[in-house]
Amino acid sequence: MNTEEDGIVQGRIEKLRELKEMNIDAFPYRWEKKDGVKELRERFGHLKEEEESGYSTCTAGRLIGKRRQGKAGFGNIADGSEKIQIYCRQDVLGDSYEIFKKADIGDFIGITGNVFKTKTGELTILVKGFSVLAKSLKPLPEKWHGLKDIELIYRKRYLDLISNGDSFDIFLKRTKIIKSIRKYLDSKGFIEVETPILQTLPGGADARPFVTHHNALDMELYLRIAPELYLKRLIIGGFERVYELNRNFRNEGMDKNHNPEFTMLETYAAYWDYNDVMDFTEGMIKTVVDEVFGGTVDIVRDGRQIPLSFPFKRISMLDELSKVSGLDIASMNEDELISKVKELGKEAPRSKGKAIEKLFEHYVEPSLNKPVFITDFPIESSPLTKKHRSREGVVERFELYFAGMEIANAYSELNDPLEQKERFEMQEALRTKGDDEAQRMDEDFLEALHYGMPPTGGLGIGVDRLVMILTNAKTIRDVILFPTMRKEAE
RNA sequence: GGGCUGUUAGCUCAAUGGUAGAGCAACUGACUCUUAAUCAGUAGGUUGAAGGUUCGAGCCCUUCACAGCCCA
Repeated sequence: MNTEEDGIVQGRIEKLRELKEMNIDAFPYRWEKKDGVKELRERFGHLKEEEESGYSTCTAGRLIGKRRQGKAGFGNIADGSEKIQIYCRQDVLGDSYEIFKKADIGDFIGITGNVFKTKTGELTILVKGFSVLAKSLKPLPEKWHGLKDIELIYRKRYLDLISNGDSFDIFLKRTKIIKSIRKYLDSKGFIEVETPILQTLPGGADARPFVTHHNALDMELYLRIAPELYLKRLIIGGFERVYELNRNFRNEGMDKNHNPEFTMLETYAAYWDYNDVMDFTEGMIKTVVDEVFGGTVDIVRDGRQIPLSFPFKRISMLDELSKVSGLDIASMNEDELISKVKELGKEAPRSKGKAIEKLFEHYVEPSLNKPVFITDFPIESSPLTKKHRSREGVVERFELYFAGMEIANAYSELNDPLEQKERFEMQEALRTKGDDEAQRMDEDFLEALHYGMPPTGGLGIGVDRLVMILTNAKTIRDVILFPTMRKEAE
């Protein structure tokens, strides 16, 4: 649509001209906003009907409703997800009443006036001064139904935030969750670091990377799929506890749980093993629930209530898979496991480890309701993880599941350089067999390991997914402000 | 990648193959405690795009674009 040809836009441009004739700047430079609407509500919510506070406020917000009645009128202004009523009277405002009459829904306005309650008990500001702070030229989405068009919600998030309070609150919660996580990490002595997003060799996860090109150096660079190998270099360098709240990029499919760019928290602590990391992860989530949600949060997934009780259950992947499927997984060889997956009508996995994970996804994941730590993954699909101290064929790794969704992934980090070399070689072999998600030999990281890395517990948490769980969002797009979209048609 | 569904006014939605409508928003007027204000009136459309079938297409067919859901 051509903005300039729209009738409503033309009408509002005409109003701009009229304001200019009245010597009014519809786009002034600043406004001294004394009170927020939230504070006004907290402070004067207790007033009785028709009671006046005697308090003179100065506030601002977007005009979202207007009900004129001749020589007086009501309106509502929105300040974040809070709103408050304003009452404008010609006998109070005098000439400024004309400005109120010309105001459109969507305009930013600044007002001064006295706080009181109407006879129907609505907290209201009797307006003494009315100023336009920014004229809105396009009409907002419909006031009652809000913005429903899912495509518009994602493409024009600002309209979603203006008209859908629930959405606004989810993103507010998201920042509070992240703030609470940082506070917890600080309290445990972690320091926040930044490592390269542009990497010469993508590592630390099984995923296809985005490839880009550096002109001056004339070389390929990859957007990171994980910061893991750099954070471990910092543990080698002597930082004992580090974390990075990082944006990762994976060139893969998109669905309810996947966006090509997503936010991950990775933490590494020297001298810890994965048992320590489980305690630490529980502590983090408990802190977030306490600080952001007042200690309890109702989690509902697919219509089911998910109880949140600490500590979380810890179950072994192979034990649980054998139990639920009735198969004796430990005694099955690679071919048997792979053909079992094929029997289920799924694509043939490329390794024993992947086969076990597929079977786990099929048999166990749907029944995982409560938060649970799944421990001890197959060695083939965990090349950066220490072998289990007492069990054959598995590594010291866990994933945290909420309602069947993977939230976190953590290891006792492999720190034996010679074994790490062998594991990379195993991955290279898988890559040669056509697994383009297999990890790559990283000689520079191997060299770093040769200098010695202390025993280390590492953790990755999918921040978007954690926010989804805690806010009952149905798709990852509801917790990412600007999710990846195909380019709009001309 | 496959299947299904959707795309109509700024927004939310209607419309047996037969003159594209409503509510909100907008515009004009009335109204000094309204709150989805009310009342009277006005205006607003290349029905996602391009073809096709038909006397006649928002509706049927084909292709394309974008989106959603399910499956892989």
